Amino acid sequence: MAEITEMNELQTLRHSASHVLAQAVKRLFPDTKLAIGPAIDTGFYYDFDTEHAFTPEDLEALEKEMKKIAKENLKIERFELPRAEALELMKDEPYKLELINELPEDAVISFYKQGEFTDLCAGPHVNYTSKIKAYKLLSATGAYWRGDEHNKMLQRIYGTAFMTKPELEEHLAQLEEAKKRDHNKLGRELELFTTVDYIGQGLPIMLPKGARIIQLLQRWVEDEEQKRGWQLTKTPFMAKSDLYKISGHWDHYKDGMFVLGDPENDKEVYALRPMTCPFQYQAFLNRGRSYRDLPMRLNETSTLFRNEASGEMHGLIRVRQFTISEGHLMCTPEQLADEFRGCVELMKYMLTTLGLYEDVSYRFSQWDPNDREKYIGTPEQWDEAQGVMKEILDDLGIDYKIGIGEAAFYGPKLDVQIKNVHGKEDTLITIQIDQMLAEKFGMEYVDKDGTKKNPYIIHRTSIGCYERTLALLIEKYAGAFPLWLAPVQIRLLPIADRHLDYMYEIKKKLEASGIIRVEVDDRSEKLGYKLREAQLEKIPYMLVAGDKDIENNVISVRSRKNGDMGAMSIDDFIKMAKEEIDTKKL
RNA sequence: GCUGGUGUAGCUCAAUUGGUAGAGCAGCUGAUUUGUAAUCAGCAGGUCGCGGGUUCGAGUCCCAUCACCAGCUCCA
Repeated sequence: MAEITEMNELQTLRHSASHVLAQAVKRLFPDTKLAIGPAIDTGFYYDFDTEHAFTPEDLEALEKEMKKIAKENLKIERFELPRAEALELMKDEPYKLELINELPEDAVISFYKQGEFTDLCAGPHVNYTSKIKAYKLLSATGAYWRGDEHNKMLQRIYGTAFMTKPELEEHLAQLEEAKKRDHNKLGRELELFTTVDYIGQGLPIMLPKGARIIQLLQRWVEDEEQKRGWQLTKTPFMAKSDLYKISGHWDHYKDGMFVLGDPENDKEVYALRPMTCPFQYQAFLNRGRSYRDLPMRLNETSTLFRNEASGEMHGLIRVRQFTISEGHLMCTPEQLADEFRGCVELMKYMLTTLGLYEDVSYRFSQWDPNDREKYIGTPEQWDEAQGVMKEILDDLGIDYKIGIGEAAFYGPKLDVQIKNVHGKEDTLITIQIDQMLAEKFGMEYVDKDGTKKNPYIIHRTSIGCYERTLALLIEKYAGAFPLWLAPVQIRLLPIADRHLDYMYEIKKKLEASGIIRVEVDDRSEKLGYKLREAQLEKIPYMLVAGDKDIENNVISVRSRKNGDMGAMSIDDFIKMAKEEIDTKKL
């Protein structure tokens, strides 16, 4: 209870801080019209309509003005007005008028007033502006009125506020720390990937170390899927528009596709694939199917192309070409629940092994019945698919939140969500139920009773797309990957040149044992044994050898995790390391 | 796509009011042989994101464009 009260107090304080910000904006930029200014998880924001775009200098000036308002110690008072008077009071604030007009007939219309500033607001608020003392304005950016891109873009100012200054300082320090883990910076520094301006947006180059990690993940995923009864397919990266017309992509997803050719004039137009579904279905359609063929589990390490809008790309998290562990599972209605559970278990196993499972949350993504344009199928079909999925999710005891309008155009999804270092949430993994595309593609099986039926299809990924998963792994481990994934597992450091030969021998022994991502530092004497911190921190093991070690036929082991582990024989080290690799220890 | 910001050596950053690009680290060469963040000396490294324009003269001003970053919208 105490925690909840504390949270509410903080939310109240932040909400009040947004009002103080709005008051400061009104003082310095009187022509500004007010939109809304709520508290959020990490602070608060306020949206303003003004021709003036706020600069970093403006933010400083506004902070000063906020300080002044706090000093004035204005009393924050609530009052209520009948609708007509409320509209009169807000007659110069078009956004507030819009909000008032949308309130239900019997709604109480309340305002909060502090000094010369009054805002339409349900509250609650702190009682005096002097309570707002630990705050910081963080950024100014654009945001659409009511989050709709068809509306006017307003100027949003983000800030944060805390009860005390030390708490604020700590939060700001955390933000700085988070930036150091940012995969987009760290991944480039560690030479995992890079981008090139003349290749284009959202088309990263995986450098040897990054490619290595993805290769390791991919081999692991494909093997694990095979163990669980999935069969690998390899299907084309592109197809004629005919295919996408059957699947519905041409009507519902064309803006997101790279189309090769001119649909107006060319006889035949191709498009790069944005999803694998319609390709992989052809494996099912290859011949007639009976219930004996089901469940049919098809997986593919599938490279996809999506023509994302230019402002959407972000490091490895949002790209235009990516490779996903994609799969489609055809089954009977009776098999659906068990097969869905199998997909969930595979996903859980993957994320648990990677250490990411503790960071994810579930979203049950449903269609938006008010936005029929976006979806194929009838309301009855959607009700059925979502009903089936809900039953399965509840039966599995999955704790989800519902996302209206987040479904795929052909069916509902269980999305596994994760936040990046900036707190922004993305879908890492998705498992979907689809009963519409089977019909569109004429996918049928002969059941026991001799009748033809459409199978249920589960679309799923097991580890997500490799680029995005790598991004989250970089941030999770701050670039210090577990031994089994580390692009450089072991670095060998001779004390002096005369110890180099010994090191190359050690390297051969390691390689013979299957530990192959090993580097000999043949310049350690030039570096004066002083290696960059980045190397020391990111590489799981450093093996050092000098005269004494060679004499005793041992190596001195320094572990990233356990520090100095003393001297041991190379065989003992190999045994220890292999155990760590084989168990995929985190 | 929209709002704002940023592009100078591999990295971090300099360059007066427009006057022809500089430092540290990294790299290379040599010396040093030292148990883990900084040994010494020397060398090399840049069409100042790309393209126009203004000007006697542009890294500095203007236009356009590409990329990167934060946010909005969209999405795996």
